Amino acid sequence: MSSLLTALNPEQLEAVTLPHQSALVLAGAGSGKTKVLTTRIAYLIQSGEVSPHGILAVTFTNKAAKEMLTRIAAMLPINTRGMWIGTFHGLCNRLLRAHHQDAGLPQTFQILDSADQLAVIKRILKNLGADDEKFPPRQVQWFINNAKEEGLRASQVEAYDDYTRKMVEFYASYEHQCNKEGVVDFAELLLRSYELLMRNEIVREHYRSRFLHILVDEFQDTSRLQYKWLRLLAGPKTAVFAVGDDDQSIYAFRGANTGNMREFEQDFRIPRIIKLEQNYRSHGNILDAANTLIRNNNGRLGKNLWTSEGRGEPIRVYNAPTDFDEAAFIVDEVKSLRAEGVQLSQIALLYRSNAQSRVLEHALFNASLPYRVYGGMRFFERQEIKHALAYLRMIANPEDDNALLRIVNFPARGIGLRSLEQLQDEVRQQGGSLWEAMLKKCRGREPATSGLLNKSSAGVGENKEPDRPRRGIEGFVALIESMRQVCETLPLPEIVEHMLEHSGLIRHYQAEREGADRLENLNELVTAATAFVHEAEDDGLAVFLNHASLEAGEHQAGGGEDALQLMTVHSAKGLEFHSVFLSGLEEGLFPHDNSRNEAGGLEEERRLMYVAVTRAKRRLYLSFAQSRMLHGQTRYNIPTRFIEEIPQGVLKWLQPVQKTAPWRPAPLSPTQEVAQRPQIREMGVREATASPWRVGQNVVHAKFGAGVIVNCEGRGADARVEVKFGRNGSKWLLLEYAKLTAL
DNA sequence: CTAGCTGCTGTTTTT
DNA sequence: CAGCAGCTAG
Repeated sequence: MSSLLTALNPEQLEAVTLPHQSALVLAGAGSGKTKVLTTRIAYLIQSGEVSPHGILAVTFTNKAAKEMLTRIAAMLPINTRGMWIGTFHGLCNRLLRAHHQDAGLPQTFQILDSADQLAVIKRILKNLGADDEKFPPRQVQWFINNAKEEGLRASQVEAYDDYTRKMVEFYASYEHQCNKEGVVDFAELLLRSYELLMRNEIVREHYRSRFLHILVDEFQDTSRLQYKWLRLLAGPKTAVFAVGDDDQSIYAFRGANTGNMREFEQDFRIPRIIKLEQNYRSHGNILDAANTLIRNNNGRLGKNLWTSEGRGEPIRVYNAPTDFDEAAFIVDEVKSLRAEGVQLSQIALLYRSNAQSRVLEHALFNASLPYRVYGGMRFFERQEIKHALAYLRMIANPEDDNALLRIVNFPARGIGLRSLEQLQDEVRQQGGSLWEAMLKKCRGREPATSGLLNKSSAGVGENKEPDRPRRGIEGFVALIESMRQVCETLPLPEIVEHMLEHSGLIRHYQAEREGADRLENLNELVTAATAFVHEAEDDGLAVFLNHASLEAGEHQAGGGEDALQLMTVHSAKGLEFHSVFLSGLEEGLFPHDNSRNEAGGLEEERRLMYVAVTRAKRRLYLSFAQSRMLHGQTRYNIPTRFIEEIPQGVLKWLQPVQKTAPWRPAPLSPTQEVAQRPQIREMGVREATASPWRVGQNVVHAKFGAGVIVNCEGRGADARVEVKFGRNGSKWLLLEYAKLTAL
């Protein structure tokens, strides 16, 4: 027992050994938060306070859940399977699956990821003949998810205007469609299980008396609905142990509500917040930067990280002319770090948005540096995998219209829009699923078909000639029916193999020029299925499909090699690295332009920056580029304000700002310039080539601060430039009066 | 019905 | 610079 506790500092020890009561732990970055959580669980079990059965722990990512399980397993010789440890979504899934009848769901209900959800919505909008100018599918999706997050069903949303009424109509229709198909989206997982607990006293009391301890990781990221879910699940005898850090709340955009921490304090009568402020991760300079930066935010619970380590190295700042140069710089530095003996896997390249990884990847590839990109297009989100999963879904449940539509004509088998519209009309009039309509059609018109199909499906096991793909609706129906029949008795990996072979997916991608990667991914799917069978307790097809929706990002090929880690700042949360490169630190990118309009947007961006900075243990690089290719055109940006918010004493500018910068040729060609601002024509451009005031030039204005020239016009006394300032937007300035300084 | 083209648009972060 | 919707020629 004591061995568990020896390595803890006084605050950690207090948190871990707290008696049976609810508690709120404010745990700064790198303060041993996961250690406290896992040690607490181990301590509770080892002291006999509770059995593994009585513990529920909830995290935000699958990665974190896995990490927690691994650490607990290392501390205690127990079977972790009985413990409920997972993400909110994962646990809700588990709950709904166990009580699917009470929740009004089919046993094999499937989960829609956001792309699937969008597809369903698009379909519905089309069906209802909605004006997609006025009602973009994405907005409808947003509306629905928001309503669910508020705990509202379509019938409960109050609509006082036509627009909202229309939205509610779509929502109702969407609800209906999902129920019919037996599918649930992410928000539905939460809402459904919330409603289940709310309405079903027996279920609720069962879990309330079962879970004596509920532990919540990243509590600052819980949404309103998640919090209500927790409050419902916690019985009078349940101790809720919440660990969070308001400064690391970076998911407000999807409903996270820091206010939950305050509310929790009151609802659960927390006498005193335990603060963990000693940081075991980073050196002093890095912590200084983080502390000073985050002090610019208001309404914090308040916390200051400190370390017993020294100041360490300064934070390196690099000012690159272009994104391309920035990437080259990073590659050089990575190489010398490697030469110093730093493992590549201990180096992270972080960026604000996924699109930024391209330049970096390009440079790394050319330098033959192995790297691994997290996030972005995930394995289970790739189109070939989605196609394959759709076939599997049809095998599990052919009523799944969404899956059917995805693959009914992929690979192409001669089922066009016309026949599909016919079917959909039929469904609209007579109800039922597309699949049923198809069956009716085949059976009704050509009773002979089903006889034929039975014969051919009997021969499937023989693997004769790789059967020629049958075309038309009959062919499709025969294919799915034969797959369903054959797969009834097969183990999961063989189901996948059989499906890949007979669906024609393999054949299709073999014929495609760029299909090699896709084939490899499809093979990888078989591997994933095999791995799943070994790990999961229930290895049925339906459960595997759920796993695929919920853990879209977990499965990444090529994990073993020592490689650089590329990811967004969001996905870096909770991780740490010897060295961190933070690139693209430009106004507009980080803080992102879109956060300007949102309430609290800037503060969330700052917290994001805080998270990024605190990932570094020893060395931190901050870099920005004066010009960057984005969405197909060159953009000019000034450095992020966040760099100014860091004490300059801890920074070391690697390429000091040059007063006499060597002039680069203006990246905009005259034709582009004309296309953008036809009224100024050659004039501005010619002028620009002759004077130091040219597009892309960084300048400082006495009143408006730092900016960058984005346009030139006129000459002599009339010469004007358009300057984009970070905080004050863009302004046209007369060069004669505006005292600009070139940087 | 299919494939291939054009032209348009939308762009943050994720379970 | 995507990815996608819509159109057109086979």
